[in-house]
Amino acid sequence: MKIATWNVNSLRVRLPHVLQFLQDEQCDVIGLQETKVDDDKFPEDEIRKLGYSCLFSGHKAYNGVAILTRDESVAVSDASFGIPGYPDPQKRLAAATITAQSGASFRFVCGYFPNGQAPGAAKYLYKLEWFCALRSAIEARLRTDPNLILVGDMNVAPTDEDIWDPEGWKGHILVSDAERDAFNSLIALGLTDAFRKAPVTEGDWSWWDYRNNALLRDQGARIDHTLVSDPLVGKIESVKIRRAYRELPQPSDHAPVVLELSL
DNA sequence: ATGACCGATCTTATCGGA
Repeated sequence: MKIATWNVNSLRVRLPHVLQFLQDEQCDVIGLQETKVDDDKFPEDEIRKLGYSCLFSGHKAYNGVAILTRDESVAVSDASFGIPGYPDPQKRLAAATITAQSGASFRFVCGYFPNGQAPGAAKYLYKLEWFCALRSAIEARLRTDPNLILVGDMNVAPTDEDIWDPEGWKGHILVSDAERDAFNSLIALGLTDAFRKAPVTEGDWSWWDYRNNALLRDQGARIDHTLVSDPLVGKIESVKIRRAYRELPQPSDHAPVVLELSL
């Protein structure tokens, strides 16, 4: 089972890259973030032609998430959007139950976590509140779906190992104590950062700023994550950050992250 | 650094991103 997460920063602009990714990687399930497209303009036809079904929840300009599933390898049921019990006009969460041909199934949750702007800002408080609401929802879901995979652009570099200049970034968004505490409160539900447990990994950072030649200087952060619940930890085979997609012309500022599980 | 780069819009300026 191959699962990917990718903040595409506008699906319409990045569609050629996404189609290339679908053909080259043959993932079974892909979570996309920052689609920035209204549902009635979602480029479903192009994606369907490659054998993928689409679930999406978006609006123009900001946010937006989608789940693409490979028709010949997985079945999809019980799709839902948004955090249960947390009304939010921003489209940041999509989920579905995925069943493999083997019969194995898991709840797949794709999130575009708030950026937060700066510690103390209103958007930062929203980020922490959003984390808290998500934690409650995941906690409840794990009771009925012990097999759960949460992926997405979480906008947190969990440790100093996950940012190119931890000293320079100290106190900044992505690395502040409150954000890391919020991330760890999710982990404490019984989730594991697959990148840190995988026997095989590729890459270090999943995001490089467009500015300042950050990619060339390899000034990045690992903020796009694949978290798996306890029963799935032993099935992690690899987590690979596909930097090559960040190196294409007119790229997203994020690279796709691919998790392989023996499912 | 009131900076950079990129995408989107109520587009030729501004906002949000991270």
